[in-house]
Amino acid sequence: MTEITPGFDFAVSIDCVLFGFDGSELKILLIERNEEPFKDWWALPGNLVNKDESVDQSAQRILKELTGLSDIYMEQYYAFGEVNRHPQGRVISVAYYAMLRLGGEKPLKPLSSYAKKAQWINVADLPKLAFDHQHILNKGLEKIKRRIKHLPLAFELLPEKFTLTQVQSVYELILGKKLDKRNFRKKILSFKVLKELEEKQRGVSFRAATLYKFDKRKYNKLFGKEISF
Amino acid sequence: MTEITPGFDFAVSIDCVLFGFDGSELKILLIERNEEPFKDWWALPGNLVNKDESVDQSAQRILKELTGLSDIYMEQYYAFGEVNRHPQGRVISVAYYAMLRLGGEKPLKPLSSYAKKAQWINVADLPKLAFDHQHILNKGLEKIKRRIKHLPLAFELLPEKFTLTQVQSVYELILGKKLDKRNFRKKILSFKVLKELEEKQRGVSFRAATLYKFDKRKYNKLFGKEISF
DNA sequence: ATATAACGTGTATTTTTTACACTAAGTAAT
DNA sequence: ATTACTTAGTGTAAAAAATACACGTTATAT
Repeated sequence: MTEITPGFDFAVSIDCVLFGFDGSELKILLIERNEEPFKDWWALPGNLVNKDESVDQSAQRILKELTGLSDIYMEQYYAFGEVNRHPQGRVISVAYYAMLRLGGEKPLKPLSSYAKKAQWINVADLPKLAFDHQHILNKGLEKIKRRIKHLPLAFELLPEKFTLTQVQSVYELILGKKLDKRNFRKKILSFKVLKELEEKQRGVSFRAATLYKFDKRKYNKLFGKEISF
Repeated sequence: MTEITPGFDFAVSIDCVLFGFDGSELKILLIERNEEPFKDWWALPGNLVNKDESVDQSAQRILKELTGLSDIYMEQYYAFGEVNRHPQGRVISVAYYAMLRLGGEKPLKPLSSYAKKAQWINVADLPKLAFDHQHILNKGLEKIKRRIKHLPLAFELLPEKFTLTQVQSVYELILGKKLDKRNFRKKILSFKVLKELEEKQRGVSFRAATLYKFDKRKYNKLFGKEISF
């Protein structure tokens, strides 16, 4: 495969679908473009892969450039390769998703010049997107729906300490449906990857819930086994 | 994302992991390379994506060029993008898998010049592969293991009419373990995608088994629901 | 007729999933 | 301090699914 000479005229880009959870809403990071094509449109954060970096490395770099975050677990989920997906040339885009906890503290840091701003936007309330980004995003959503059913991914969206009700909210938001509280707790606790803390929520109106921590050691053992929600 | 000018110096290739089942063994289609690099090595069939075709179209074209087959369900499963995966330039490879029934009749048709020959080789008995193809193949195998647990894909490997024992063999080969005959039959029949025929096997020593057909209509309805083996 | 080898079938047990509703605890207001 | 309010937290019974397990049946070959 791969004769040399011809064919070396494609570009490869990364697009990131960054899911964020602020404690109540599921959000996605979008940028507002400052350049043609699609100037002033919202788009997924992404950029071209450099010649001297792997696509995985590139995804990490781009994530960092756009959010200041590093060491986030990102997973590649699909390569988009329609002929006319980019109006200025043949660009294959490799899509990654990541899940992030959002806190007030998180500053949306260094925006490359091609973006006017970056913003976390509620999935329930998305604008029209540039390129085929709506399609890329839809496929990312499908993907995490499938994955969250089998692996307890939700914890990447949650703060270090969280309540079971918060975990359930994440599941309900991603799966798009209500779950039974007692059954959900039975199930999620049965995996034994949550450690109950002595601590309770503070500063809430009404009864404070017990806080839990995610036990990464046990989680890693679980990996490989598939589970169902 | 994607400034123009720089970056348009990548190539994109397709590599296909074609699983085949001849009634008893699980095989993979390999070619023997006739060109540098890796001249005389075995490799996955693949080729460069053309400028005027999508990666999906390209995968179909390449499959056809190498096997003469068309209208095969192929699924993209990963993009491989390490910097030095190809010694002659920066090539991103998008991998697809497909599952094919093998019969004596199947001629391994038109081999492009870059291949000395193409051959179905037992998965249990693979040679050393060119490039990162062993890695690509491993990931493909993992993928179908996971998928076959959730969807009755196995039928793509089987002839039009088949016995339940053959279906079970396919599952056992892919999953790499023995399954209980009665439980397997209970499960596979419970999906109601198999139609029992009046017909029995012919030309076998010993008792002939009942033949079944795959009901594609019902299968398509099932799609979307996930199931477990 | 007999031996052979694969076919085809059932049940009991355990595990998992589902459905379903109330009391307890803490906060806020009066 | 009483009351009203809101969320936390818990158990059980029924149904469904998964598992473990063994033998009589049938077509073929000799």
